[in-house]
Amino acid sequence: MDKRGRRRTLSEHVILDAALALLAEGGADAVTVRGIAARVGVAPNAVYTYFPDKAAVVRGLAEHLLGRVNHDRFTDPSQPWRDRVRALALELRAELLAHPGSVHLMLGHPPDGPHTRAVRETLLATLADAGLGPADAADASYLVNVHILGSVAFEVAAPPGGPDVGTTRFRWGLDRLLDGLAAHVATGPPR
Amino acid sequence: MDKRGRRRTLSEHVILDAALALLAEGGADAVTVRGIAARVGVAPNAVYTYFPDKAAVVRGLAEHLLGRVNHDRFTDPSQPWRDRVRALALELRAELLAHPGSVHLMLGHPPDGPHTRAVRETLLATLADAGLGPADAADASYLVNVHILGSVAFEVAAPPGGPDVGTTRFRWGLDRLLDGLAAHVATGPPR
DNA sequence: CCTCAATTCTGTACGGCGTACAATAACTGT
DNA sequence: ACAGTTATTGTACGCCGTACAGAATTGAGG
Repeated sequence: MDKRGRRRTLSEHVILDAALALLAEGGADAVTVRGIAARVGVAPNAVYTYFPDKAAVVRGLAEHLLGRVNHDRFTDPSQPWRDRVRALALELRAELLAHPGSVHLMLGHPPDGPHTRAVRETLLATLADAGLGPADAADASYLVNVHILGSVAFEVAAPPGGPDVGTTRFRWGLDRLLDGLAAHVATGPPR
Repeated sequence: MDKRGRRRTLSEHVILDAALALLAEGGADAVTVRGIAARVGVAPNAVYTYFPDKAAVVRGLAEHLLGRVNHDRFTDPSQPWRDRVRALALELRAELLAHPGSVHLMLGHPPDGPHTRAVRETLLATLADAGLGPADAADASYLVNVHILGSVAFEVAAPPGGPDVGTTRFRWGLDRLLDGLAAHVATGPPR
């Protein structure tokens, strides 16, 4: 393996870290190739050594965020499936909400890296534990994801009045949704 | 009222029409002030006579789209509330889906014009008919809106495999959700 | 009719964006 | 010492939103 060539001053990691910092400071619009480069003290196009284009950076950023949730906490089968889904949904929401603008990034460029898939599979497995068949579990997982991303998108776009009314609404909707899923399990697959 | 000044070659309406055409042709990224101006044969900054900035144009565009749904069709009290909510949700989804990119516009700049409010109030009234109290109806309306916008956003970002699997998933999720709402009505407000 | 104020649109310009292309600099194995 | 390899830079292009000043065109009042 050749180790020739100029010494690296950059890496995927520091680029994503800079992008994350910009996201935290100035929202989605602040995540810019030139901004990232400036923050790490490098020429703008140096970024293109590590990512083919900006969309790839953004996808990597979304992956980076998703990597922060510890899904092992939600796979404990001794806990009721409802509690596990609720906990996972709340955690994901919190993570997204902690970085305003990340939702638009994820909605604009849906990530599909290992972390993304891991989260999806955790959710899928939990719903299977609930008694849903594979097809229903897939639909249910989609439904929960839609609720999480949709809620956060709504919330950052138009922050509701009170301080925690966003959380309240999220929980309320999630509970109705889980009620519907539970009823579906009890009834069995549509006849 | 003074009617002096150069004759108008522009209007809010033709600007929004041009924006809509661009949205249909090239997605959200194609909606650009310069593109609109070029399409109507005018200098880019002429647009700023009618809108203070691009965000206002985009908000107007979202309003324009929402104005296309005829909510009177969904207020017929002889129909079951579930059917009415379903029909409204499907109609809104279809309208958004017909203009790829409109979701990101609405998610980025939430509109709040008369049409937007009208839709929201129709939905609210229908949910009140279902037997939900004012607070619950508001939460439920929020929930349904989240499901519609979230679903469409997901769908345009990552088109599912089959041709109508998007519609199927949307309906499936909506039905679980309505099940949950119906159960909440039967149970009564949380004790 | 003629002037003038009002209004719309144009000309021009600035700074910022993503990114393509060629040149350079810094390293390593021979 | 040299050649090969690679990360980074320099420069440039075409796009974007939009600010500012001025030209064009009109209706109203004398």
